[in-house]
Amino acid sequence: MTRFAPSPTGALHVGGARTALFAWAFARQHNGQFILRMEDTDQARSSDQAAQDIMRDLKWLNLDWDAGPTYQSQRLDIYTQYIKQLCDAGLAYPDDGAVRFRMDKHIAFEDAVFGRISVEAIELEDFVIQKADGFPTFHLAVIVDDALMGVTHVIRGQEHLSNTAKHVALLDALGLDRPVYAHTPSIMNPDGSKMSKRDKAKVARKAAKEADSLGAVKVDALELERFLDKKSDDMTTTLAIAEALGLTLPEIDVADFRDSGYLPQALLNYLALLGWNPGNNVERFDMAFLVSHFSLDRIGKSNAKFDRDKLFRFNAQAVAELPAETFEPLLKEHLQKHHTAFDAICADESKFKLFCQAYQSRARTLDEVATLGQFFIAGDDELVFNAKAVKKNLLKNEGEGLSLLAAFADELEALEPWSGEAAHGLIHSFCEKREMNMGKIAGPLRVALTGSGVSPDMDATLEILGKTSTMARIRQCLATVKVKQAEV
RNA sequence: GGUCCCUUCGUCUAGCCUGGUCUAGGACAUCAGGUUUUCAUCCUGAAAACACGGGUUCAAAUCCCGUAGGGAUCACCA
Repeated sequence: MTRFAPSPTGALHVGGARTALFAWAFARQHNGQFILRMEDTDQARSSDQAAQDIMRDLKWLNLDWDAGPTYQSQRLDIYTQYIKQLCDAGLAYPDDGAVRFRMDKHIAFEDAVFGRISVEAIELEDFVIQKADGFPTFHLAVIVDDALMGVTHVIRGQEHLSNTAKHVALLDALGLDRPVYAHTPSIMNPDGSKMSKRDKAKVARKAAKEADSLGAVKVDALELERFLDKKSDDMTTTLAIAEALGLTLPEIDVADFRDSGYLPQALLNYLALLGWNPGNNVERFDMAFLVSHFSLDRIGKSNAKFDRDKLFRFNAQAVAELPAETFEPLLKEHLQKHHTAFDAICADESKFKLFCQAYQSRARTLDEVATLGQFFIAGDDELVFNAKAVKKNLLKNEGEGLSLLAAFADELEALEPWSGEAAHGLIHSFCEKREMNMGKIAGPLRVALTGSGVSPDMDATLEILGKTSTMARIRQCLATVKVKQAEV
């Protein structure tokens, strides 16, 4: 029996997700139960919205729980009983409305990851187990719940390693069994700082301070000032600044990765590998593999830096491995949610199919498709021709590319019916006649249609773009570049 | 600062427990080449690490001690 016990004070971030993943995998491996518990004993900071969001994200990751969610705020009477028991036994005492537990023993415990940990009693002061508002503290609630719910293995973040001495002392005082503890190392930023939701605020603050004007930021001036003075890391302010300045915030929360077009299986695979590995050089695996191979003693002891490049790679491969019939609806959903400018392409079934084929191996995330495919949805007269690409593909060798493009345009104009296949045939024969390779015409064409030297395969590009747009762009290009050529 | 913990390529790590098979393996990133109508994919190859100093031993990445660096915690937050 394992559990994931987040405090619903914010979104589920990757560190929490990894903890949940390990606890989930361990339970599944042993045919045990994985339970979800909301540790909402902080009345001021907990919110139902956060609890809902955490569950939504766990579901997205396919980390299904067998019991819960239970809310600690609804179990107050239970904690009160145990607190009373400790007081009656003289092991705890009132202090200014709160209740403190006496820490007077040397504590040692075994951690499944870190080994034997021992702490001298003098290092720990008597600590609060019940706050003045009547709520138990985390320390009391967590051990009571774990014991009562039958949790056998507590898998949680390393920041709790030092707290564990307190937990063990409480457990012993109440005569409750100790679970097996396994603490996972932290996930850090590349610069070594701890990866946290505050990183978003940091980025926003830095950008805001460098910005010329903050007039566009729709936030109360006083709050904005507090934010800039580092007196607040408010998320609403962070988001408002990001929006006003067109800022891209670092992905920290599971939801951020979803919105950026990462696949849950890739994120999970990467997260699992951050601090754990099967020991046989296998890195790409699915959750079935993790469930069968997972073990606590293969969790590393040192903190790990979150490597976005590697995650990118994992995600790119996960995207590429998707069957087309899975990728298509997934991409469509993402574009419809985040990039409505692609609605027209999404609506045309056959074009969208080609579009998907074109980008499945090219985009590392679903979101990148929108960036890479931007030229498809640009207005025919809005293309900006990249000077370098124009020079290389059109102007070089006394405008060879330009003349070829003009000649090819005439043949293309006559192409009927319009299709990628037909266009491919045309390109082929056009090149054969001139005894040249296909790059000679594909290059100039590419510049005319995209403004740059990069596009998916020419035939797919032509079909998705359609005859009208294609011809309009070629004409536009010929006209624009000829002017430029005359100037030179 | 006290206490607890950690330290292998730039990064994630295998190896460490049970010293020799480690001229330290894999992955991401980087660089070079190949395939390709561009890009991406794909394929091949290269460069790249045992934090430092002592000790134990015939032999140390592996065991012991110390130093340095990093992290966590020391809340009526979890």
